[in-house]
Amino acid sequence: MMDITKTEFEVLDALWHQHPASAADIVVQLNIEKPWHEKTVKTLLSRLVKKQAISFKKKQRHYLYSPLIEREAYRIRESQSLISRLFSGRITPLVAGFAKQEKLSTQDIADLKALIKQWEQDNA
Amino acid sequence: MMDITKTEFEVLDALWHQHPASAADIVVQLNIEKPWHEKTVKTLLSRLVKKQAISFKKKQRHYLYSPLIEREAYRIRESQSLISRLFSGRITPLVAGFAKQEKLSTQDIADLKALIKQWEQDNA
DNA sequence: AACCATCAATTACAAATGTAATCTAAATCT
DNA sequence: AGATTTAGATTACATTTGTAATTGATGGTT
Repeated sequence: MMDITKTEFEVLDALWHQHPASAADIVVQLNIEKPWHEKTVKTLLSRLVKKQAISFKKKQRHYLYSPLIEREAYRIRESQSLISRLFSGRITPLVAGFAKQEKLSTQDIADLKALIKQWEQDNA
Repeated sequence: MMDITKTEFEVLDALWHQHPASAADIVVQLNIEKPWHEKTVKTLLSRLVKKQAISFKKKQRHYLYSPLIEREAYRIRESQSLISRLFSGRITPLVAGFAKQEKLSTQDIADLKALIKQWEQDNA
């Protein structure tokens, strides 16, 4: 699977938020955050199509784009890649790092507990 | 802070394992995994120096390199970047993804529990 | 002292990336 | 219908990245 660059990712991410979407839709959505030229966004859309990360279908004169890579699949791929490169494949040290940085909220802790409980039920 | 590319990262990672280290040391260490030409590795070392990710001191005729970016700092930066880009800044969904993918071991669960207990003590 | 081996520095060069402008064909307006 | 606008396709071009080769300097060898 081809690499998706940082700028391409922003476009894909916009498509996850809203799809199918025309190039113009995406331009509008992205311009909330990024001052990207319309031509630039269109180039990125083309490159994503070539990389088979998104697809389009014609609607009259213009295209409607949709993601081919699902957000969840992408998340999993990227998380596992990061965790294997930086943490020898173990997730706990990552969470521990967050804890040490005071980045865990009460809500996070509650969520983690729920998650653990669920895991224990499933693996009983 | 400048971006560190994938190949540069491998060199930096080798330096985290062993430093200070000469270019030759790094070449040897990297060649366990990657069939990279010595010249290539030296280019990467130079680029990392220019990016201020590593430093060197002369020892006679050759250089001894050391990381300037610490592994822990890099881990934190990268983790937070991924979590903010992909998970709206919350770590639990990442862990939940692992759980769903059956990537959590009994050991991981035990570690997480310990971590939570520690957090609760610290935040009592 | 002259030569050779070995570093690091400099240069090379194709592919990928970021950032568009130009071209072309179809739709819309007058 | 002809002119104009507009969408996507094609082309552009500087920078970064991956992957080295060449050059120049320095220390060891004969």
